[in-house]
Amino acid sequence: MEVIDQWVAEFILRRQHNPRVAPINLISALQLGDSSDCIKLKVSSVLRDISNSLIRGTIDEGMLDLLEILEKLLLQQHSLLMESHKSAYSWTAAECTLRFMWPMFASDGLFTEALERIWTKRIGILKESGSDLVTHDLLKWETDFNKALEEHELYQRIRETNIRYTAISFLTQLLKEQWALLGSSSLESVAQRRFLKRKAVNVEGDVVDNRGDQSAVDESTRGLESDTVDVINEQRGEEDRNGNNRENANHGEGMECPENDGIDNGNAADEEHTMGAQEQEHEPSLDKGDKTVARELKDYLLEIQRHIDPSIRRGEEPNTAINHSVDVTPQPTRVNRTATRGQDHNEATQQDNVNEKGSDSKGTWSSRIRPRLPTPVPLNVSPLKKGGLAKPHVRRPKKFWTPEEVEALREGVKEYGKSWKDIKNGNRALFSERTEVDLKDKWRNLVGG
DNA sequence: CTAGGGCTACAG
DNA sequence: CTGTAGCCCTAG
Repeated sequence: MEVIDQWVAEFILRRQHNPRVAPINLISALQLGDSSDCIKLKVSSVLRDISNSLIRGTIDEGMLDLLEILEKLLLQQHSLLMESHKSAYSWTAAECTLRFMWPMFASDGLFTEALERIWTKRIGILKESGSDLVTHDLLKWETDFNKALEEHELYQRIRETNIRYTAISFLTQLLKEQWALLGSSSLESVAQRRFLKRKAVNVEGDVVDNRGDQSAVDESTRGLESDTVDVINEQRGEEDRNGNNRENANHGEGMECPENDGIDNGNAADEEHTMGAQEQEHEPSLDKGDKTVARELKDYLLEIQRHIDPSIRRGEEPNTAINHSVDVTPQPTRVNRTATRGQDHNEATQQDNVNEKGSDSKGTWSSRIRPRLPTPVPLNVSPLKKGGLAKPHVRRPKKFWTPEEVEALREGVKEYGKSWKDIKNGNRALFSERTEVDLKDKWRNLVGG
């Protein structure tokens, strides 16, 4: 596949609003091969589809298809399946079934057909293939649903459960993590690289060598980060004004485009260090094309910037938000976010009211627990502990993550999942100065959570 | 050991 | 003042 095709496809896929192109269609039209780049593209397209679905508020069996496809792709990449992926699958499957439970009695509607179609057939196939998507949780759902056929009471309880919310949470989580793994797009990398080069030239007399003058490179990339990122943000700002419901995306949690927020901001930029630094050294092949594309990209972004009220930045946001918007879409992440900050009750309960009253948040039936929903009260160590023996405790000096480390971390997560210990052991040399906790912390801000 | 909240330094 | 990155602390 031509490089330029790939860039264009990637651009379209990563772009936030593109109502015209269904990613899956785009991908099949392009006839991608199985090279790692192509797989990445395919993954992007699936993620984009999932994201689009969420924006529309659609959680249907198409979503199950997407999750299954994603699993296959990840398998080709030899990546570990994320927990969020598995959970998203089982809760989505449950949600798909739930939607056929609107009649009061199991026998009245299409519930039995749905059971047959989703659980017996679809998931039956998964079982046969030994898919990792078949989890304990999933099986538990299966038995619950089957039991519900007989036991009216169980049927009622499931019927009134807010499965959708959990499904959305997991799907959002999955998107975040996967976008984080993908890192930044080629175009962005090119822009970064170009910027680096220019910076390097400007610096002239000074050392330009990457290794020798770490700070110079850091500086330039940093400048670039804010540069590009701001522009992107503002671009989004504009789209908002044009009548879209964004808003929550500002926080990096809107499901509509995790890659632009949580990731492209902090981490993509971060990773761009990688590409920038590495590719700068060796790879003149694309140079000419690079320059053209990079220039156009930059011009485009500047153009947008010019149209935009400088006051619109990512910092200020929520006010106009929630009003319309599709379905439940925006809420879950907000809840998560606030929950993690310790005060969540309003949000959480409000959420529950959204599409049902009876929701069984205690998970009394079948011990399934809603993930991190109503985070209990925070609180806290006794003040004694703290005040008592103020041992200053020397902090380790702050050490910024190098692009190599970030890349290695990404790879590590791909390979081992969130086993920070394994990841560290997998690359002792590189991570010699990092603890497992460091890895975990870094990943946390990579995914923007 | 991991997850998640908190703290500190720093940049805008 | 706010957001971010890195590091610390603690519960489970």
